[in-house]
Amino acid sequence: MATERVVLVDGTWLIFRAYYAIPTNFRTASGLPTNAIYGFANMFRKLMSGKAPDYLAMVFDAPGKTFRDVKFPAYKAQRPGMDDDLAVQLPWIDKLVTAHNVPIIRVKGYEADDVIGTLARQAEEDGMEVVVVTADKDLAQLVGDNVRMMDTMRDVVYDAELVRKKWGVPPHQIRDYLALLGDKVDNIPGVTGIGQKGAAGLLEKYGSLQGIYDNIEDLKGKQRASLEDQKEQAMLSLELATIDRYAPLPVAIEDLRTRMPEPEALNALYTELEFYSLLARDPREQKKAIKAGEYTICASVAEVETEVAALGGEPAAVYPLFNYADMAPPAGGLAGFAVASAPGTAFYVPLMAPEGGLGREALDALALWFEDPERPKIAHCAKDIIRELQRLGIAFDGIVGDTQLGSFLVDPTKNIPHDLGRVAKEYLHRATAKSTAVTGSGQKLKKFSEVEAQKAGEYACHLASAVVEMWPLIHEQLVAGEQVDQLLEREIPLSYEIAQMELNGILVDPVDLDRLGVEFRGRLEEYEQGIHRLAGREFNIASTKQLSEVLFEEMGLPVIKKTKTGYSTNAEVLEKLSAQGHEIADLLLEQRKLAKLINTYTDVLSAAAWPETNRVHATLQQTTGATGRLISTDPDLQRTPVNTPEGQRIRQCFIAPPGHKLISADWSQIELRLLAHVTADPKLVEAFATGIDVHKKTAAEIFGTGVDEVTGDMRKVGKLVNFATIYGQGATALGQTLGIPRKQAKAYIDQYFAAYAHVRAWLDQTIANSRESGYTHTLLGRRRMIPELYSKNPMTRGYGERVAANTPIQGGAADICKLVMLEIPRRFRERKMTTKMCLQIHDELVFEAPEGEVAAACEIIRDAMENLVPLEVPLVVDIGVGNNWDEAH
DNA sequence: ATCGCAACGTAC
DNA sequence: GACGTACGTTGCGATC
Repeated sequence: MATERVVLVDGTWLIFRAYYAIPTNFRTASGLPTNAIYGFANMFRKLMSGKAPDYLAMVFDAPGKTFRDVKFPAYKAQRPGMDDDLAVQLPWIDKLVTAHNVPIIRVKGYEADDVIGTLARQAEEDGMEVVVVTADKDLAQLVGDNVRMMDTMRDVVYDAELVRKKWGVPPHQIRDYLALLGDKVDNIPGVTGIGQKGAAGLLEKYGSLQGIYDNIEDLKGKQRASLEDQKEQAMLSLELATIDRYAPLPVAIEDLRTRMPEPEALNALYTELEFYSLLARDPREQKKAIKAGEYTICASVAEVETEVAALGGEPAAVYPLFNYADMAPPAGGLAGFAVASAPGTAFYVPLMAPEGGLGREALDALALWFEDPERPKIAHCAKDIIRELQRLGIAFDGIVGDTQLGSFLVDPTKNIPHDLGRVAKEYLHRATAKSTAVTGSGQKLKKFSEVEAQKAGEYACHLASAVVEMWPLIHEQLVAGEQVDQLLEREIPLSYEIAQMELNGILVDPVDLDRLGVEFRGRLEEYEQGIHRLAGREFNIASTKQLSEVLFEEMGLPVIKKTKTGYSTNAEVLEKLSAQGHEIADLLLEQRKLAKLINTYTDVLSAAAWPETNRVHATLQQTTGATGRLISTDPDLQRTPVNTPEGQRIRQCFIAPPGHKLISADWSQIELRLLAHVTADPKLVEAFATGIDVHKKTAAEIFGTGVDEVTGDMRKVGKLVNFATIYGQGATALGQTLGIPRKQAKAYIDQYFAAYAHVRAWLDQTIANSRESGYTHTLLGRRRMIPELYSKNPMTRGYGERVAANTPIQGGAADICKLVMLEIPRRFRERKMTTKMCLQIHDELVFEAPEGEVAAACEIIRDAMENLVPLEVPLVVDIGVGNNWDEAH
């Protein structure tokens, strides 16, 4: 039989360690600090993650005097009173330990150390292995062959060797060490004049405190004097530091045998304390959660009609089950809908199910409700529902709430990715069912339409129920932050426009894409052969590991830069190698470029285009960009290349259908104009008001010349310095991008702020305000919380400050663009035009217009973009029209 | 087989 | 180390 294991937890140590190691802003929504409790919960998790201990005890100091206090009244007298934030957590810790079915031991007159020491001795004598959960150096004296010490806060396990490494003396000398050194926290006096090094040195030579005094004649000077003068104190200290391994105990080891925790009590506690990550670990809990509530799985269209008719005037939540892999119209993508009118009350309409769904007829019954603007609805990402219903010719109207948008607006960088699971944990303090519990995963993954209606329906109802339950909670937060009128009431209508853009997609020319792919591939192969030839062997060029072996080990090229794991081979490094005349670097740069274009663009776009229509339908994420920007994924069309000739060739593959044109409209320097607007800097405002080139203007200010004397190179500097301001870039980084010394870059930055004094003032003020309020905000009131501003780490804090300053600018531009995206299609509809909005690339909008509408569309687009949101400086838009995106841009 | 991370590169 | 916001691809080691 394997050796039995005893775990003895120094509860008193853990209380303080957890409390001081985890910040006190670790709290429940209601404000109860839970950092110390969490330390305990986490410790249990760690203890149980491997093989569970055979015996387990939680040991605390007992209240009242101990034998040490009697001997030395000053002992521990210095300890300050316990913080209220900690005291309030103690009863919870007791509850948590009890729920784990772990005995709590307190022995009157003894400290936890003595109890642990005694239990450890007994266990060792019984031939068991002992683990003491602590990192208290007092207890390190217990460590030996069968006793180890475990710091669960730092994941360190101390054996004798590690104790010696950490404190400089082996375990059996710890008490002598403490006697010499003293302990400020416990008010053990020690011997003044003897430090860590001295104590360790003396003990190494003489073995123990007694040994030192036996050989005191050997010692000289101050050290000897201190020791002689304070002998009595040293001996007392030794006594105080010595753990009593024969304390009278009310329990024996056998009483500590581990028992199963109480799952219900534990889950109730985790829920109450909002330790969701711990809660989610229990699969039994998840199963139960799906079943909870009274859910109706409709079996007939008549039943759907009855349920729909019963929906009252209160907002009801819709939760759709999509077959994401199969979204082709007419009804391929929708397995069914759940509708929850109240928490726990929901019905499910199976449109497609293995036993036969209710199909279009049921959908039409639901549509009566979907399309009624007077009957309020809530969803989690209404945009997806709008889009999928729109495919089937059904409107989704009367949306009054969206829990995903709400969560995003409350705090865009919390609960990422704002999926239902995360948001429900935040607001309902519980885990929700995972889709994989219903659909399976991996090879056995089923579509929702392949899952029995009962099972799929319970799952969908469970989630619809969560949505209807948490909307009031989220709404409350939005009201408190004054974000309802300004933001929610714009984001929801925007969901309609985005859904439409996703449906619109953009036409690509697959033949041209393929042609381009073949051309790029041909060139790629040439480069690859050249690279292999110069390397002297074949290898995987795409593997940076293999590549760096070839370049820096086999070929012996100079290492320019290192990465976390090896040698860097990035473009910057290759450029330098190329400048030194290494031909392989040139080939690699070209090879990289072509591989990137093929893998990320030509091939991907070909694959993304729908058959039949040749249109690419990207998703525009509304709750991803922390500043409020929209984000394109699947594919990411916002990163379509533009600068190189190859990039232009790719953009030429985005085309207008016959009889149509693409219109591309982009704002000229919208972020810098916004900077001028918010800072009201006279020079910056004037530059934009008079229409002079702002990069030239900045260059002129930096170099102290007239605007007319600015050369092309100088303008480049001005441009980069302008961007540096927006991003909060420092001198080092600017120097690097400009390829100039740090010092000179710093001079540019100083000169910039000297010229544009209001910009500096605004940055400082914005950061100060954010520190005050905890968040930064844009001109529409979009908020972003910045906890980093309070970090002790200067780097983290610096990041927070840059975020505080950058978000109003980047997010403000996003706000403006969103307003415009609401307005332009509205005007098109007003005039019964059919021009489609297809893409948004942050400061650029791309439209597809019938040739007859191009002039009118351009007029509308320009007017909305330039005039809808008036600023202190004019907004200027460049518009282009063409048969493809490259031509239009 | 699947996941997560590192490195890299692209856009605004 | 020192530049804000992002996504996607490949390779690779860890994990199931």
